[in-house]
Amino acid sequence: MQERRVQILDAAAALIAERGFTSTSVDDVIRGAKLSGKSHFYHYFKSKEELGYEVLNRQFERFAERGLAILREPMIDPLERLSLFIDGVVALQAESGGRRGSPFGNLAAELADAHEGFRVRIEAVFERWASQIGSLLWEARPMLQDDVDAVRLSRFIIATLEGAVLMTRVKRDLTVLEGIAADLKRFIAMHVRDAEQTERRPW
Amino acid sequence: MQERRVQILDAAAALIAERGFTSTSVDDVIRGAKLSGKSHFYHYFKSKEELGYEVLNRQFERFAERGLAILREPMIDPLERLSLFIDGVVALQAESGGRRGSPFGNLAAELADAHEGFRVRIEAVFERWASQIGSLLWEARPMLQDDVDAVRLSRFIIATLEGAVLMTRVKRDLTVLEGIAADLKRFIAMHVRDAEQTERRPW
DNA sequence: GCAATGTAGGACCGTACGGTCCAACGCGCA
DNA sequence: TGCGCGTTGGACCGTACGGTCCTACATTGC
Repeated sequence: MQERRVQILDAAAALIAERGFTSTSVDDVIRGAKLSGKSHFYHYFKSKEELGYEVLNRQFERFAERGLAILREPMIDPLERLSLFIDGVVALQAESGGRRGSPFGNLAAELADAHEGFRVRIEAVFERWASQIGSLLWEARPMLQDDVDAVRLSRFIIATLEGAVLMTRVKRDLTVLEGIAADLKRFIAMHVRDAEQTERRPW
Repeated sequence: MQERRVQILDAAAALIAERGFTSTSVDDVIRGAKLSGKSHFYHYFKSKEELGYEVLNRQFERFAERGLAILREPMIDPLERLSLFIDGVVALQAESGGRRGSPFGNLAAELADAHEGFRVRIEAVFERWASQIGSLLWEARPMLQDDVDAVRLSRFIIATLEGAVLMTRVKRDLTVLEGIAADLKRFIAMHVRDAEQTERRPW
């Protein structure tokens, strides 16, 4: 019953990550999920659009579990967690050999202008992501300079990571992402107190 | 003669920037360029794909003239030029009200995985862009710290800008881009000699 | 005057898309 | 045995796509 839904969602997620939403046809999903026919698919989802929304939600939940979770580890120093999180993004990208980009960034670029329904949902995803980093930064504020704007820094981190993943995908070269991730850490380090000392230390 | 080609290319560029390459049909382009019929279009371009390649090239040439040109102004201090360039990217994005993203980033996200022909051309675009910034950085090396890696810093700048434009498009909020652009300048300032003094100065 | 070239208009083709409809099947339940 | 119902297979629909082909007309240069 629900099993089949999950099967469809997984197949769709893989296809959408690979070729985008528009270029993934319902028939492709049906083949990928080994369904019998179209009515079988439409028995579980009322439209392709709705499938896309659910896939996006599931992708974020997976990302929240696998990537974002480290941000909340209570036993690790907050800034250390942030560094580990960035490493995690690099590792996640390495899994696909630098080919697949961020599922959110991909959908954003593809559909932000064309499809308002997706746009608001993707916006919500980035919002939740940013608020996770934001609250970590808030937690780390004793270690940060007084004038650090947590919201703004969160956005910078996300934008840079998304951009880096995109560049990596275009160049098919993971070292691009690794370099940018390292620089991003240095930028974050720039915001901790006593920047003169910590700036160049590999925290 | 060539006039019509230009007409078609302009119409196609506008449509592709707005809805992406895949979602722009040849018929849309024909309507946009006010052509009589399909054969008229195929008289000038042998395929939609080839049209896409030419549009991409033209977009980069326009960007080289309007955006990248400032990087080569000989009468301005190199780092000042870089700052002006970043302002230019923000201004360019402001023209479309933060809606349209980077034409390269959009195509990259849409086609990098699916279409190798586009991927290599987009890669070349970013390569040329990066080399422009790289040579500016090389020119500015007396003012920079010794260990600055020009190639790497160029990539960071481009990735961050592309990511910022994408986020801006998703959020429909130009202030996102403005904030990230300002932070990016601070990151660059971090690489100039005597960073303690210049770091927080709005150069 | 004639040929070549660009402009125009439209019929047409095969394919693929998202989505609908319906007939047949399997299975628990009485 | 017969009934109800969720599941399955697939034919089908209207539309749109990229692309081809053919005809006709206007312009230009020889």
